[in-house]
Amino acid sequence: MGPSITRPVRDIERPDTEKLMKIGELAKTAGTTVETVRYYEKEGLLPAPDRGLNNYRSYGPLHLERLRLIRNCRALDMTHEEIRTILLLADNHEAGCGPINDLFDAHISHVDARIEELLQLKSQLAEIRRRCLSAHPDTEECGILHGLSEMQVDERPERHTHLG
Amino acid sequence: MGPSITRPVRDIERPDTEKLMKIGELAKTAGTTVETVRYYEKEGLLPAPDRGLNNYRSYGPLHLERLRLIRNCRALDMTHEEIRTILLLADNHEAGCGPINDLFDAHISHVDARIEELLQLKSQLAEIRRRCLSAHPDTEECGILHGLSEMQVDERPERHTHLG
DNA sequence: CCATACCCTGGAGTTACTATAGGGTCAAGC
DNA sequence: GCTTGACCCTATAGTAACTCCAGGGTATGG
Repeated sequence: MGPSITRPVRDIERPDTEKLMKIGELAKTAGTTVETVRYYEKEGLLPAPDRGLNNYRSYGPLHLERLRLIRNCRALDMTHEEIRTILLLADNHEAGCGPINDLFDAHISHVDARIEELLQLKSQLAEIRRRCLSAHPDTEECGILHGLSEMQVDERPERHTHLG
Repeated sequence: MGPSITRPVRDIERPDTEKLMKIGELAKTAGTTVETVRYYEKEGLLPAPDRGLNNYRSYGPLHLERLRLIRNCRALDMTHEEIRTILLLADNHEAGCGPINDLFDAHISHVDARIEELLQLKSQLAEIRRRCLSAHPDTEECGILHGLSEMQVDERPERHTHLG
């Protein structure tokens, strides 16, 4: 890639008004760390920026915008794979919002499924916990330990979500 | 009166002493896989059993009970670290149920915290999703993309839970 | 000239497994 | 006796999304 000799349709860089920054400032502005930024570059989520003479990365506002988008998607617990898809759809938006909406809906249902799982988990935990309200010194009578050994856990159901 | 005085009781089940099994049967009985069992041994969660002449692992009922306990804790989304603690407290139960109760309560509050996070997440997702109800072809007007870039994410401070 | 605060690359560590590769053992069937 | 298949063994690498070094280079203020 790199700049073309013929004039590009839309300018990517306008040095007069550009605010260029090094990786530390970029990271801080986007509320993340230097390591994470470099990691996103290695992962291909954030395009590799130009380098200065000292080999330092030099970022412009477009990088910042994209990094913010990535971080926000991560804050919404999307995977890198989902984010990659969103970025692709965003760069190539002729398809309209349909695909992005679909991805969003799928992700929302992941979140829903995980909430369901955790609620079920919580009620199991609460039930086992209730068994050990009274003080007693003997292992044999410990309701929690008993519960944990005896509990019939229906086989770990398959994940409907990538959320932990 | 019977055919023999020294009855070979051992042909029938004697749960206290010897129901020995190889790793495959143990894993299947506990509802997990051979690889996972070996992994738990390497992690020190499940004690290394005796080996037969063929170097096969040979498990007894106590191993099964402990493996079930481990799997049940995992089904409750406890970490290996938490499980290690529970096993220690179970083996050394003079301390009574207090510490186990504490661990349980802590874990329940992890689950609670994660549920809270996910509910918040869901409402954020729903709000962004609402921005793209109408069909429009232009990236500039795409509310989702706009939202994802502009959103001020104050979340992502520290984890209150080990749950993903 | 020196301290310090940045920047660089490359690689290892994290969690709880899962999935190979490359071999050994055992019982049944031909 | 030989083969097939189902088991078993070890050891290593891969997963997700970072995080944290080690071991260097560079920029700046006193």
